[in-house]
Amino acid sequence: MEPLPGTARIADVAARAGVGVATVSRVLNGHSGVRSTTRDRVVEAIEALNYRPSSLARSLSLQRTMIVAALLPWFTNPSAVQRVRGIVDGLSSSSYDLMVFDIESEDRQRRAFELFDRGDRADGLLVVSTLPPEPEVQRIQAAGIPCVLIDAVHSCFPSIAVDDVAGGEIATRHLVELGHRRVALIGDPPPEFRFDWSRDRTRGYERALAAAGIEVRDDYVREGTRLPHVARAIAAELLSLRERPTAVFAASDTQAIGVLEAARALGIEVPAQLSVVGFDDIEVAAYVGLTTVRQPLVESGRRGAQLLLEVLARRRAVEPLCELLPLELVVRGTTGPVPA
Amino acid sequence: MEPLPGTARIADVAARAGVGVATVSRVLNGHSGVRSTTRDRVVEAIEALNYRPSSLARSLSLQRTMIVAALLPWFTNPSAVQRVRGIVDGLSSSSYDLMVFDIESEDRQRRAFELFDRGDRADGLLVVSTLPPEPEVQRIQAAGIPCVLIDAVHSCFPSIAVDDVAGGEIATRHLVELGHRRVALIGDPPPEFRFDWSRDRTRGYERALAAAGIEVRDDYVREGTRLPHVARAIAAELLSLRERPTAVFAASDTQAIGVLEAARALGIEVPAQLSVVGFDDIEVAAYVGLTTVRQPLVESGRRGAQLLLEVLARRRAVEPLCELLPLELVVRGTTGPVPA
DNA sequence: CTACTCGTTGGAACCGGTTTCAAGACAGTT
DNA sequence: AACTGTCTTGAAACCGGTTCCAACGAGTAG
Repeated sequence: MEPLPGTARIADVAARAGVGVATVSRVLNGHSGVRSTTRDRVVEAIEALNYRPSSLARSLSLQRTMIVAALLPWFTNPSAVQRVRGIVDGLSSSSYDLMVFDIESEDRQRRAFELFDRGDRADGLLVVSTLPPEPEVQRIQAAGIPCVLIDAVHSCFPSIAVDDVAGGEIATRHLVELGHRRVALIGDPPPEFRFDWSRDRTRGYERALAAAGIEVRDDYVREGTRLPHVARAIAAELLSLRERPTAVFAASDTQAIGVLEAARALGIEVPAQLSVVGFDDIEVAAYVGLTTVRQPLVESGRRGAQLLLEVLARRRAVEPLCELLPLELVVRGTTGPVPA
Repeated sequence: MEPLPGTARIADVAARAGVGVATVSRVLNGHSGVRSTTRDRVVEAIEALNYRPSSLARSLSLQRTMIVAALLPWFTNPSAVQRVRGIVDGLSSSSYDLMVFDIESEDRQRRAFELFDRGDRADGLLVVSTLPPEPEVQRIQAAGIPCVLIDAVHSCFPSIAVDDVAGGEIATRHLVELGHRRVALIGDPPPEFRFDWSRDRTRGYERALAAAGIEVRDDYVREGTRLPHVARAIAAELLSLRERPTAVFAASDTQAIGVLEAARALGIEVPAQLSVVGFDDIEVAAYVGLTTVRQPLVESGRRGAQLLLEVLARRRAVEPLCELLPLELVVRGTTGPVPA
């Protein structure tokens, strides 16, 4: 009995064409050494059955998927989206397809590595803004899966990153040079499983203040997630202090925008009464005129993808280098001289 | 000889534990009916070898992946990102994982369906802002893969969409009611393979003009892709016409923003000299104060995901219904009365 | 006429899991 | 001691492809 169209297996095609499965496979993959009359019979059978090989079975047999997986926490974040855009661009000239996997929770992170750490669902891994748990690192290396880190650094893998300490310093120094001495900071909470760039930016902040002879005040250093309303609430607290800061360095643009919103709600004028610096230079930053430290988000994705393709091409492992991308202060309208 | 850690197969575990592969499989999947001393030996072997089952082989055997695939053209577009956000949210309570696949080119679209139309790489499909080619529709149905369309309508699948004709009408009527009679439109070019919502919004535009007794002028109706610079160039042309339009309806917010940029470059004041209405209400729209027709982007993703989960749960196919989400005019600062 | 080569071809092993099914071990009954 | 039922267990079939290798037929050289 013939199978339903669209459900045929290679054996069905072989049966209908009166040949063996090996021959069908040869035709499918364009191997030479098939008599043209035989090939025609096979092609006819394939079309009659509306047959398409199972890519899953094919991958299992070939031990190859022609897929690259990108693992990101909260991949709908503006900065993550930019990175993905770069990855898409970096892979576009290759014959690899990209599959994007969100790992917003610890549970999903576990699942993600369950799917990918054996290398059977993807030939290469791009891990963005996260560090793989140590057991996974070992498994990935044992299985020999090419893996590149973006916006995270690990001694076992090639990484694309920025110098977060320097970034925090650039932002803070800008404020100090404008005359600010009451400079607050809003950072991310210590991450459960993510790469701790926030700590480094905080260190840069501290270093810049130290260089200017300004003491770090505990009540000026706050932490909160990137969720808009959280950042807004924290900023509101900060701006309600008796001795209100005259400037805020937010460790990400999304948080900086929360600060701007809080300021507007409190009737505090920016930049006349309050200066705000962000980090990342996401698209919205230009629209709201946010002064920020630009990191090349798109470029980081593109470069990571390129690096991965190189590792995939020559099968020898590229040594675990760490490529730092340049940072740049972009001065827009949210920073100004300290109020008199 | 023992395999490298992280490369072990189930047979290796079985051999080390001195049991059969069936027993290892039972332990892995938590089946009852394994003597606890045996189970312990198996667990010990699994840990010693740092074993993890191949999810690919598992899927092949089980004919099930616990993965939902979302296929989107240009998934880094702001509106697409919002939809993905909704999808993530809609799936978060389930045990399905999401894999996102970009299909920006016709080639990638073909690849995408090659991977997914047999249902072996994913248990369910969310096709966003695209129509599957007709042969794929047949294959998907033959293979019985649950599939839900978002922002596209097809008689064979459940769909989540908006009434684009009504949307175009709402936007245009708003302009007409402000007194505008020279109303231009910037739409998308007829899509190669995408869902043609732009045509419907244009139809709504025409209908609203007709209702007001205004004739449609060919030179006021333009087409261009969503790329920022393309929209800007088209807008610049439009705003340089001898008889310049006093209002522009852009069929998407990204294009509307291009219009705003062109106007600023030409020194045309918005809304004093030019009114602009967009469509979608992406996040940036609020920041630039764009008047627009809001469609529930996040909600469309969430609802699509929910629908798909229902189809996946009770295996009977849900009838191909079309669920329309509500549209809403959001008046901000880019529209005003016609200049005297 | 035999032997050897070359071009085609299909059977079977393999990729790495799950599951059926029959059989072995063991305790409880009669 | 023989019989029955329950609990464990592993060999083998299966998921759907790819590919090694042996075999087969035709053509040609010796």
